[in-house]
Amino acid sequence: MLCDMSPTPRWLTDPEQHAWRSFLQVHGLLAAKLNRAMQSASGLSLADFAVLVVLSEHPERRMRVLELARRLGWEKSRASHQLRRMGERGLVGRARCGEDRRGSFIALTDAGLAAVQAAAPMHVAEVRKNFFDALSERDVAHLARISDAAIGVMSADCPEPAC
Amino acid sequence: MLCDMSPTPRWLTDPEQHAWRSFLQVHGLLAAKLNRAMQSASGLSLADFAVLVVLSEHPERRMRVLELARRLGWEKSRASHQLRRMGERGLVGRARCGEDRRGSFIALTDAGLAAVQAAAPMHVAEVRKNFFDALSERDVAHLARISDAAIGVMSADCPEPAC
DNA sequence: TAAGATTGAACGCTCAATCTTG
DNA sequence: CAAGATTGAGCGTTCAATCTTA
Repeated sequence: MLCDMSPTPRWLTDPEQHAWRSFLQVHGLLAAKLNRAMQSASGLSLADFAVLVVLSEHPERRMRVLELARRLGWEKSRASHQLRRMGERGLVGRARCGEDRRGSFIALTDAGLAAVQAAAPMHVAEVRKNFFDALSERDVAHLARISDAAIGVMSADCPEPAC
Repeated sequence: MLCDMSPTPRWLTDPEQHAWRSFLQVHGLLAAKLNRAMQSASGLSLADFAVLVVLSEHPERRMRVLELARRLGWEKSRASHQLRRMGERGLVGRARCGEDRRGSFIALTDAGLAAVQAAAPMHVAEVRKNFFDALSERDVAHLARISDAAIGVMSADCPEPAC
């Protein structure tokens, strides 16, 4: 069945509504707290931080734009805008790609590495304080299972990465 | 203890990292899917829809700006910008508040009511398809418990609503 | 002065169009 | 034409400043 044509689909049950609204609220509160903390302590946005983390975890500390976008689940234009802004602040640099001249490499600069290293401990502490401190080990396992199940149906729905 | 001054806080364990990254990815994928579906099927953003739902659930279908912002967990300036844009499209209207002339009421228009009623079934169907269809009843209960626990620590941290 | 609300600037994200190379 | 990447317009969000009334 490709498409459910029923005019009035089942509404959410009360437990489902509760779970749904709380899930959205948790993400909203967390994102606001983490963004504020990151911005005021390090002058980085969460998007800046995410890019720096991915680059710093790469063995050569440099990647193609599209690979970076895939890892972050971003659209390529979002990545491009983000990287331009970060380039203007000296957090990343660029290099032509020898093999394929359509693309370019994004490289972590010394300033970018310093920024992510300075920001990481505070970020982890905030994630702990605002999230994991409230959760038991079993909660963490449940959350991972639930999240992976949802990612599973969404990815099955459309086979593109980051669709 | 007001503040942890330890220079190197505990990093996340592997299960915690997994749960954290999956949690962020689920929200990102869901938000992207739901936003696209809402936009293309109804011409509404998720923010438009959220406002319309809250207004349509109110007995008089009108509220003060600040009450609306509190319910959505939004800053008042965000609400103000959002409501101006929605007003320009005829989805909401305004009325002076008799008792307190500093504020104004936001009222759902007939067009706004029609829009939210048209959009709701598709939205619910998308939420089911991309999220609840992957979850068991116990998953839903776990998710609610986990989310509420996190909301609890974040709200305890700062007593303001939508801090 | 404080509370309710609006405004403008600056930044972030999405979409569609574009440019360059394969 | 397809793939890698950039650009510009338009909308969404935040922050700080402002305006009006209590």
